[in-house]
This record gives sequence, structure tokens and C-alpha cells, in this order.
Amino acid sequence: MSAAIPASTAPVIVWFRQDLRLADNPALMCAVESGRPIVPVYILDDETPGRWKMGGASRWWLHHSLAALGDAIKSAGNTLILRRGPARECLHTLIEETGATHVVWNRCYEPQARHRDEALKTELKSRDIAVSSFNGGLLVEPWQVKTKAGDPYKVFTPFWREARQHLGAVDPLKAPTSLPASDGDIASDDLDDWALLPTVPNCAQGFGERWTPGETGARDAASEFIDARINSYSDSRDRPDINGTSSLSPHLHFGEVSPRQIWSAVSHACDGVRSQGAQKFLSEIGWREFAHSLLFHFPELLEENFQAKFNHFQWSKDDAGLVEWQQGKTGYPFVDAGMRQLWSTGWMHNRVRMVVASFLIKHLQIDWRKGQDWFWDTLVDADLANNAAGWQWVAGSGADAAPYFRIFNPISQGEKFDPQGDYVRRFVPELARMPTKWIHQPWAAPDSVLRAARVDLGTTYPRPIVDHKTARERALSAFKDLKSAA
DNA sequence: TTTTGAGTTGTTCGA
DNA sequence: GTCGAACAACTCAAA
Repeated sequence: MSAAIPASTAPVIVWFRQDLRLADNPALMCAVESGRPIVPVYILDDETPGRWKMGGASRWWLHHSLAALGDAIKSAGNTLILRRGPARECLHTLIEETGATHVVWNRCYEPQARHRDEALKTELKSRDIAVSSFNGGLLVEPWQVKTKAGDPYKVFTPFWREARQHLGAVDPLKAPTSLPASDGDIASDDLDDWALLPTVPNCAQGFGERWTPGETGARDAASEFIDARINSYSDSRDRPDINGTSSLSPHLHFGEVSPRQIWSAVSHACDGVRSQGAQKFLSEIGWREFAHSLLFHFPELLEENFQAKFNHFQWSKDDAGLVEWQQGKTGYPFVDAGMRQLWSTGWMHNRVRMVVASFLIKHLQIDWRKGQDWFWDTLVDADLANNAAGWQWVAGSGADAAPYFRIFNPISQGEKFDPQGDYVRRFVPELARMPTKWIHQPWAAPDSVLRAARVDLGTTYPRPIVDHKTARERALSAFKDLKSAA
């Protein structure tokens, strides 16, 4: 915990980053408690993240989330200032303009953000500008969870067991009702001028129907899930054809709700943390903690195989296969449904993420980093830590990763988790008339069935771009060789 | 230091 | 249709 801010009339800058909320926002609360005028700012910084500049779908979300945050701040009697450019320069300018003597923020854990923040902290302090940073994004700070030997955990189960020990009573902060403004006008960009929304009109059409970005939308989504669905989470979470998951990932990524708020709400719900569904759900929050901890301790997780023996692997340069995967035209309906759900809604069900990732890596033998890039650009919940950890997990190159012989069968996964084929029919409409028996493998259906369903393979819907059995055997032998190549 | 038990999510094959 | 075994060691974390 940082010390309280000394009394003064000089304003405090509250720098919003991945914490676009008023409730349970420790940095904001610190500023409020100082009694000083508050200058809330969001900075669109496309330079600091380098190659990991925010992707298209995330920008759509950001636009709406900032609009919501701006409204909430306005209701509290203040104005959210928008600035664009390198954060360091923007903050210096804002400090000069406002006479602020203190800057507060909640911590980020991505390597680029950490380097930026550390340098800024040093620089600002040398100029007598005080800086306070807080934990607003994780249940437990990554440096708090260590093995008995003092090392970071590389296996989830012991990590989560230990992390939970660090959680005392979780009591989220209430949203401040009033945010005193500083005197005088402070210049702000117009959100619309940032052009965060896609220019291709049909691109994000489905996003708005699916999502309500912002703190209110996040709170509604969380209570709906916890009140009505969490008890069946264990059974429903693997079914992309039904609404079984929490859908909280983008809200969590942008910090519209904090994991502490979620933890507290789950703990207070009827069945509480004793219910199997609640335990399962909280362990997913635990995976988010684990991924952030991994990235904090091993920043190279973003770009390099966590297990070096994968560095020898010869990835395919099959650009055509990559494009067919991206467009949802692999000829495997379950895979294609997932990729099209991603494109049309900015999100994909977790079960299907594993299947499509396995297909790209194992069946097509395309480098997991190509998939990581695509997800980064197209997911509204794109999160550097979760994305890198997830892709490396499927590839088998990560921490606590899947064994090489775990190759998802896109047909049987579809039959198991989309048993009626409703998910496929929703996102692959050209297969809508296929009978359930054949919907996950239309190429195997008799001609008469295909004709009746008005499916002309190779024309209205592609034939499989690889044969499952062949691709599986090829992957098994290729990944098996990694052992000897190490 | 050495030992020991354990480790998100699967598939296929043969009895 | 159902069930168990094989798939492959390897590394991690704690005692």
C-alpha cells in the first residue's frame, strides 16, 4: 500500500489504463481520499506496446468502454480527459497544464507497460512529482506467490493453491459518488476522432448485439452469471451451443470489473465458494492470475517458446492454410464455426479456442505465433498474458502444457460439445439444413443427404483442407521428434 | 541433495 | 457401446 497523498490544492492525475471502472479502483480511491481536485485521463498510446499495439476488435471495445467511463465520470462531476501519443509525453504535458503534483495508477503487468511505468516513475520522482501505483487488476501480485524455494510457479495447481493462501477477506471498494474537478478547462481529444471503430461497415456489426462494454454492462453480466448460471458452470462451460460461460473476459481485460469484485460476489452468492460450479469458475480466474504471473516472471513468453526444445521445430509456411483457417473455410464445421464466431462477434467459446488452436498447430503445423497474432487482432478480450499462455499451452511449448499427443479431433469434439449441431448451424449457415448426424463431417454424408441439404461440397462449403487421420499421424511423429532434437 | 508424487480441457485401439 | 491402457517421459514442487 502506498502512503496517503499529502494535503494540497494541487490536482492529482488519475491515469486510467486497464481499469476502466469507478468501483474497486484503488488508485482512484486514493485520489478521492486526498480531498484534492482530480484529473482523470486515458491515453491512447500506440507506440509503447510496439508490435502489440491494440488490435481491431479491442479498439471497438475500448471506444465503447471509454464512452461509458466518460459518462460515469461526468455523473460524478468531473470530465475524462482523452490524450493520444506516447504516455510519457502526454503525462508531462498534462502535468504542466494542470499543475498536478501527484500521479496515481493501477499496475499493468505486460513487459512493455512495466518498462514504461518504471521509467516514468523514476523520471517523475526526480522532478518532484509523486507517483503511487496500486493493485487493481489481480487477486494477488505476481511477486507474492512463490514456491518454498522462492521461485515463481510453473505449474498451475500448486500456484493456485498457494495464491489462495494470500487472499484474506476480499472487500471491494465502493465507487466514489463525487470526483472533485480542478478549476479551468483541460483540453481533451474527441473520442470519435480516435477512429477506434472499424471503418469497414459490416466488420463489427455483430459486436454491438452481443456486448455491452463498460462498468454497468460488466456488473450486469457478472450478476446475471453468478445469480443464475454459475451453479451449472461445471456442466455447461464446455458447450458452445448454450450460454454456459460467464462471458466476462473482455470486461475483465479492460478492468470494467475487477477479479476481487468477482471473487467477493461469488463468495457471497447463495451456494458460495462451496459449489462445484463456483470452484470451477474461480479456478478459471486462477488461470488468469497464473498467466499474468507467468508473463511477469517470464516476459519472453510473448515471443519465444517457453520450452526451448520447440525452437528446433520446422513450422509449415502454408500461407493458404492460415488464410483458410482465419476465414473459417477449413472444411471442418466445428473449426469453421469457431473462426466465424470470432470474426462476427469478437469472441470465441473457450472449448472451441482449444480446438481451432490445436487444428492450426497440429493439423496444419503452423507456428502458434500466427494464431496468437490473429487472436490478438480479432478478440475483444485480447489479453497479452492469457493469449500467449493459452497458445503455448495448446502448442505444448508452454508452462504446464498439453502433452504432444493431445491432438483434438475436430469431428468428435464437435459431436461431443455441440451434439445437436446448433452452434455450427448458427455460424456456418450454409450447413444449416444438414442433418445432425452429418453436420460435423459433411464430406462423409451420402450424396442424397447433401443434395437435400443443398450442400455442394467444394462450392457452397469447402472440402476438408487436410485429412484428419493423416494430419494427426504427421503431427504425432513431428512433435515426437522434439524429444531427440532437444 | 535426493526422493517422491503429481501434473486443465484428448484420442485411439482392442478387449 | 463401454472401459482401460497406451501414448512419453519430463519437470516441477515439496518433503
